[in-house]
Amino acid sequence: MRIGELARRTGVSERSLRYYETQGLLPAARTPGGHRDYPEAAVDRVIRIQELFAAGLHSNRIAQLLPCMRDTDGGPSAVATPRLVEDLTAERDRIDRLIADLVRSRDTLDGVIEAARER
Amino acid sequence: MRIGELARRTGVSERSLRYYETQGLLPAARTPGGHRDYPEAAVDRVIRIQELFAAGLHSNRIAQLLPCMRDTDGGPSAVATPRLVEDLTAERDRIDRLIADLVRSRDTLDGVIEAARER
DNA sequence: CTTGAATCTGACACTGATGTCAGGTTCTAG
DNA sequence: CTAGAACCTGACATCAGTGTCAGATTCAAG
Repeated sequence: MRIGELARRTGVSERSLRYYETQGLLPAARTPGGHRDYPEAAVDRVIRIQELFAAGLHSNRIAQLLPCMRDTDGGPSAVATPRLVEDLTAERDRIDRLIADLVRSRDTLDGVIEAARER
Repeated sequence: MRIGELARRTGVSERSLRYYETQGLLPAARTPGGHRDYPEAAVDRVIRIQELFAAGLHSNRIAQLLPCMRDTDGGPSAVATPRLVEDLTAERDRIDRLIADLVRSRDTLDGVIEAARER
């Protein structure tokens, strides 16, 4: 599929999809004329990438991580090096702390919303 | 207490504390010479502010929210306007979705880490 | 009083994903 | 063949919190 359709189906802008390619996150075949041509699996991959961005990972980290993930199409997945495992564990712990923060903030908001509703 | 101590006790840089003041998040009394003088409750407040920043709220939103929060010192808390409640509810829902994303990303990382550990 | 640590203001830089625009090329339906 | 939609590259802008530096002032201990 082409970039417009991929953008529509994922809700990610064409600009971002091109950026992902420059960062090595989303390789794209090319038509003879130079237009990007994505496989069906790109939809899932873009959604994964977006999730990881939302989790605060940077593109270079995602680029290291993606080859180690089992794709839905069941491609061969690499194994993380010890160094990468160490980094990913740190990310994991950071995300854990972030989730805890978010839950506290959500509770804070709920408290204020509820207090206003009771009036 | 002064800014250096507050920074040390909260882990937030002096630069950020001054920024919070300009944004109306953290009022500070002044010594005769112009140095900031914070009350003890500032420690908790800074931590709250950091949590809210981590949750993706912007400083203007936090500025609206803070007066409506019950402080630990039990000061009088304002009540959110309907417009603000609407905005905060949107923030709350966004945070909910973000938490779901984070959990998925954490699971992804755990999968890769575990796969490497099994080798 | 002196001295060194702490603080002040103001300004500029940075980050990194994304928005946007310009000017040109490719694709596809009629 | 042709018109219009879709796509290409490259460049510059944005956001908002934070880092950092310079030069001046204040504070506190000897």
